[in-house]
Amino acid sequence: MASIKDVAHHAGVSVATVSRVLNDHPSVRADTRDRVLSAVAELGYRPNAVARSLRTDQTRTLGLVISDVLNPFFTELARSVEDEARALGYSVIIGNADERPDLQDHHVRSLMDRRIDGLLVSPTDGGSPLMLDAARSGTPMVFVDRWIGGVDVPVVRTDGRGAVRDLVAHLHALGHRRLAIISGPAATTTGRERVQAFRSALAEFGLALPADHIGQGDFQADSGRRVTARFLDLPEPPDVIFATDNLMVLGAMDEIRARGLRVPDDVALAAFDDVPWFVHTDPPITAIAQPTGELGRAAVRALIDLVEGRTAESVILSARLVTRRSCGEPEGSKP
Amino acid sequence: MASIKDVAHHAGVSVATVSRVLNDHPSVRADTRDRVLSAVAELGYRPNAVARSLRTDQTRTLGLVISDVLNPFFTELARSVEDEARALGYSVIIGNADERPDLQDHHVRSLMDRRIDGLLVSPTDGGSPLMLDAARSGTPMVFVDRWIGGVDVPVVRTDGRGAVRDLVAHLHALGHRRLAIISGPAATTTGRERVQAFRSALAEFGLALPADHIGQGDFQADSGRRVTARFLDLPEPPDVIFATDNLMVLGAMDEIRARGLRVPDDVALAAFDDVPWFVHTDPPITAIAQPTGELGRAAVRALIDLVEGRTAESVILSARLVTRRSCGEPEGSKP
DNA sequence: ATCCTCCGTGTAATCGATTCCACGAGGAGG
DNA sequence: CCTCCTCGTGGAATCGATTACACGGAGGAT
Repeated sequence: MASIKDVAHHAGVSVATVSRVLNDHPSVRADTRDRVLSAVAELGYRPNAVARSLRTDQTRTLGLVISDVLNPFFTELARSVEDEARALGYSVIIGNADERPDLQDHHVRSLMDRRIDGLLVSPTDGGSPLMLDAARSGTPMVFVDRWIGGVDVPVVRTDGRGAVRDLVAHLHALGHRRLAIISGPAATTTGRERVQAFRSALAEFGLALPADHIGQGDFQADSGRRVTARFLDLPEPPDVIFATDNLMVLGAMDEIRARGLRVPDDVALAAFDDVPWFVHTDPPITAIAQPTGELGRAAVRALIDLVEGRTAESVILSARLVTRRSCGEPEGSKP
Repeated sequence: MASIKDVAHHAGVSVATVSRVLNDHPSVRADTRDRVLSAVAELGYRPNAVARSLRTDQTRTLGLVISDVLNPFFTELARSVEDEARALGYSVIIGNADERPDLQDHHVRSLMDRRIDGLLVSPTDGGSPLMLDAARSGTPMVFVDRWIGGVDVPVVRTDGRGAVRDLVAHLHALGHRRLAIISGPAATTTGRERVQAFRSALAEFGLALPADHIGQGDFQADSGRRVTARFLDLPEPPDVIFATDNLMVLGAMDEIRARGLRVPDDVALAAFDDVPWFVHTDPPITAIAQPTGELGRAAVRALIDLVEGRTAESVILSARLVTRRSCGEPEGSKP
């Protein structure tokens, strides 16, 4: 692979001059520039990003650590992050933590070893020492979707309270009174927050959220199934199950079906996070949709602000309810 | 951020010695090693991967260029690739081409600029000059799932012919005779290959595949809908539509529904690629499942063989039919 | 004509690691 | 006691870029 020296030699100039034309520094004579450029073309030269990064101490690369690549919410997020970053001249390296704190740490470490310019994280847990260190050590960092308290890191996230309230209103209007929730891990902010929003919305309608109507899941389909089984075994099972992510609702659906029960006739179902194929399930699933693309783009902009020495603010977007047939009522929007 | 010099100074040794203990070179006295190690711990030192890569001319990083991150098949592939690579001590950088040749080139270029050790590609098109150059210039490279002809690059892929034949047999047994297919872009090998497999399976059953029963899609849901619309407008519409990927089948389903038709009673549906939520659609979709995880892992192993100077063989795995209810018949396997 | 300025370019230091080579100390062998 | 080898370590070159500084020549001002 040709290096800058080869180009310099080929063009009969010094490496400094080559570097100057490559970074279009003004003080290069036009004909010199042309000679260099044609040498570049002839040799198919491409600057070595590794060497350049070492020298300039910047990689023009962002790290993104997400909790689960298989979750469509995160892949949509990753996609929008990459799009926006590319538009702004940055690359992104994705690390998939698979909801495992140890893997999350592995990726954070490996990204920092690579000297990425900034880190976008959707933390799996409450914050490992490593993550806290990274945050405090001045690495530009922004949290997306989930976050960790006690550190001064901007957060770009969705406030689901309004939409959760709309959901509860919708369910209440449909006559449902015994509502249950499958929460995420207590260590995640979104896990706690969604339960809280649900509880206060219920309170608004004079409904309680008894302890046995809160099931602890882990954002994976299997846990949705397990929690649902427990709900259905209750002497008086709930008539609605609200899963706080798009994977757990699938597990819930499985379990309900496996028992020969029907959605929504026997148990209604709703989920946090809307994904394209909720339209195609039987029945289509009512969900709370986050503005995922905007979330990713805003996070990238905030992070790049930090990277380039500006300041960044937290951003809070809001979610909205998408009504389908999994909670009953034929009048709902088209499938 | 502490550098090797700081560590050396702190431990009272030279940088050469620090480097030796870090790469556990044998000739370092035990107490020296301890002193260095504690300096490392005390400073929280981590070697700069950029500098190391520049010197050693290897990044221990693999590039993966996939056609579409939003397609669950590719995200599962990406996940298994990352898992296997990590297990073997490599990182992976994913580039999403979004089925766009220009974006694909962008990523290939950017990955090569970063001097990744090897490239895993699932080509979007027939092979841009850049891709061909890369392949020929000696960059270790392996194709996954799709490939490009005319270059000497190992291919790790699935042979779907057996499964397609099983599918056709299944459909034939169910009494279907007018079968249609939604193909992928002609530029992709999987696009062409799947149509071919379908046609020869049909021939085996004495069935023809008329030109108006082959629709050209682009592996995106919308194209599935458009092609299906054309099929249904035919004077004698097909009674089965086989979509060659998991996104287009959704589009097909939408269009069928929008016309008030039912699956499988009016039109049966099947797809190439099985994804977790095919179980949850209405009705569950019969699909041809690729051993996606094994595909990714085999590809990584082949690539690393190349990277580390060994030779690599192409790998062909086989797909299998997963029967559900979208083609009719209640006797089918459990959902 | 002389001096100063500015322009275009080259030389060399630098980033943070790895690694070849040299060197001094100490032990073994004669 | 001298020589030679081995062991542990340090010095310095190197990877491929960027960039501060120096320098020669041309042109303008006086």
